[in-house]
Amino acid sequence: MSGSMDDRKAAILRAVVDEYVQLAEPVGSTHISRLSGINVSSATIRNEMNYLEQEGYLIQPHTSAGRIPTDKGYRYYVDTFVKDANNSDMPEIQSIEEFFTKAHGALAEMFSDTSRLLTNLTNYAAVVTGPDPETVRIRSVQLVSLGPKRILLLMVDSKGVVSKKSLEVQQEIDELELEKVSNFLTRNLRGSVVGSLSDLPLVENPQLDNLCELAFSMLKEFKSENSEVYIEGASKVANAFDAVDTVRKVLATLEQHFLVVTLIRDVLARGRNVGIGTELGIPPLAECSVVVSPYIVEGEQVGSIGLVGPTRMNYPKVLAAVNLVSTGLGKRLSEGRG
Amino acid sequence: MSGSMDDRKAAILRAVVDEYVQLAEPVGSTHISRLSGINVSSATIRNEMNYLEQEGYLIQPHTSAGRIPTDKGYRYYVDTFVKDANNSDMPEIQSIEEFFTKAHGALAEMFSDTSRLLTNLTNYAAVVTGPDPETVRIRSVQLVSLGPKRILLLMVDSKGVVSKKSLEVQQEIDELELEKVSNFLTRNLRGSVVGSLSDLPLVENPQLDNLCELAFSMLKEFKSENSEVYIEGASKVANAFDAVDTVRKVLATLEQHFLVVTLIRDVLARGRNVGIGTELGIPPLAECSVVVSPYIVEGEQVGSIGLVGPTRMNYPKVLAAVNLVSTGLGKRLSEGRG
DNA sequence: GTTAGCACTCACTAGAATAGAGTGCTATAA
DNA sequence: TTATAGCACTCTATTCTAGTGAGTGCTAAC
Repeated sequence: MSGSMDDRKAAILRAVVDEYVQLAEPVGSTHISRLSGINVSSATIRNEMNYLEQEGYLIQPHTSAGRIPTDKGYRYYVDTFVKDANNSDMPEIQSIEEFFTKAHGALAEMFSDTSRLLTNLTNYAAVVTGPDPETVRIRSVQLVSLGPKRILLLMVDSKGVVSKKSLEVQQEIDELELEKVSNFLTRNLRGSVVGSLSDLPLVENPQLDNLCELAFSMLKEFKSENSEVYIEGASKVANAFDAVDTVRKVLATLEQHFLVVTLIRDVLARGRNVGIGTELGIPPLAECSVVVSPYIVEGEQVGSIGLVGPTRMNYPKVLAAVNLVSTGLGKRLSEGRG
Repeated sequence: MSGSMDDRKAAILRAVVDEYVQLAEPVGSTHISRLSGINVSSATIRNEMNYLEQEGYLIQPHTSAGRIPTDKGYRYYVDTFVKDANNSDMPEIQSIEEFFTKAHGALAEMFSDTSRLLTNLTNYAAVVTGPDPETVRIRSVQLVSLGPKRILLLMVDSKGVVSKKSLEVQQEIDELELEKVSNFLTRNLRGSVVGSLSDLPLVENPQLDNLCELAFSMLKEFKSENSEVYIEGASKVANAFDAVDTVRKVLATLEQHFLVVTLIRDVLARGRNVGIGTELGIPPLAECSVVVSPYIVEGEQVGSIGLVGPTRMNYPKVLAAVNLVSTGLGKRLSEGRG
């Protein structure tokens, strides 16, 4: 029981994680000793496991059971053994590339299809977040009449995402005037970052002041609304856990899209690609891990994709999948055949 | 054991359903006999239950257990006792009305908020389908430049829903030309039903033929895409069943939005508001019932709302909730303060 | 037609015995 | 000093056996 983590201890920890992920049962010392690559007796492994348990990397469900990894154990495993994603862990690499060469359609479909791709690859719930409003610029503003005093405000941004909001005005406004205001707003706001609209540009026609101002204040609201999320494969959490109670908690959490977005941002903000169990700071997700990766379009980070599964997941494979899909999506959107 | 369904048998069937819905356990003859309203001995009830079982309205999980309703039993119950929804079954009626007076925002939000309202009222999964493309008319068509050869096609329909699709063209087209085509298409197609676009209107400028034709064919595709679905509260099916396997099947089905829309349409097409278990014709939903109601805007049916829960649900309450929410939504959209 | 009485069925529960996996410790071997 | 074989010990999971009780169907009496 030497006093620090050495290569052999790490190898044993790694083996425990690998076996537990595969078998879903506590793994014992004899099981490990029979694996190729580790050539010491089960007794020796027991000693090392004892250390690993004392240090909090492993835990025993009960006295006479094998060990399972703790969150700390998974963390060590991920940091040490899957630091750089390896595409050989993802045999479906061709089908991923094929997906992105064939993909077409509007951006929203693109995102939800990507989310579906990821959930199919991994069998866990997948998340794709749309463009972050902080990085998005206005491309066009349109006002469309919906009725006598109702107007629909449309904004198309630099990523091709359309935001809309309908609004009501005091007095009737004819199509021609709407067109004028549309053109005016488009001309003046084109290129502005949605997230940081502050000063109203000069108005040319005082008669349309009100409408212009109204539309402008509405545009500012898009800032907060704009973070779209595409979650697919939520049903798969029912496969990942056998406690129906856990399933319920996780599903309920996934339905709170805002929470999920925040979660993903937090993981990335900590400079990580993986968040494990209690690290996430969300009690209902204590048994879940999250794997995330931003995707980059034309050099700038636009959004991110993520995956939510049980802590007991195949990290090498999932990390490879998430990385492949995020770079695929980034490239695809950069080409922009959309 | 008289040979046909009489009032007493029906009353017993009703009691069995009511009690089973509440207790989630097979109900026995003694239990029923102790209920107020039925003043016969348990032996008599046993005789009647025997008949009800022979006729397929009830079933015994095993020999020495009470009875639970079959799908046929629920069907009789619904047709006979909850034919007309009664608002007294839905005490939250005020909060529903309040919701619709306060509701605001874009149509998409309106639908998803409505879906969330319904799921909160009933604790089951709620579905709201957007306007049916068959009844929707074009209000405006816009082409917006997204890049040198990429164009975004926007269509606003009579319900204020925006459909979009990006497309690629052979040669660069400047903003002025786009505006021309936009105006041309809007002028000529305004009022057309999206679901039945067939003949391309006359083109004024042969130079823009291609773009016009392309845009027109894209518009036709909106027909099939256009049925938006808003499903909320899917996580609640994890509460409704305790077999994790059932949860999995139901969730996976709910994720196939197309299937859900078809399901709702089918129930309505049969002239019903309720579809029960195997009636639905979808094996994974064999233990589910669906309660639906169309909502009507300015006199015409626009879409429908629905609810998916276990066959063992409180039909009076759920029917009341669905009806209240659908009329509320219809009224709200008719006022159209959107 | 209704009901009391009764024998019967069968899921569910508790308790006891058993088997087996896995551990920690100790003494020995390298 | 380090690794290993051996062994006693612990504790879950399984299997078995009653035993309990809810609920039924049937029959005979009202």
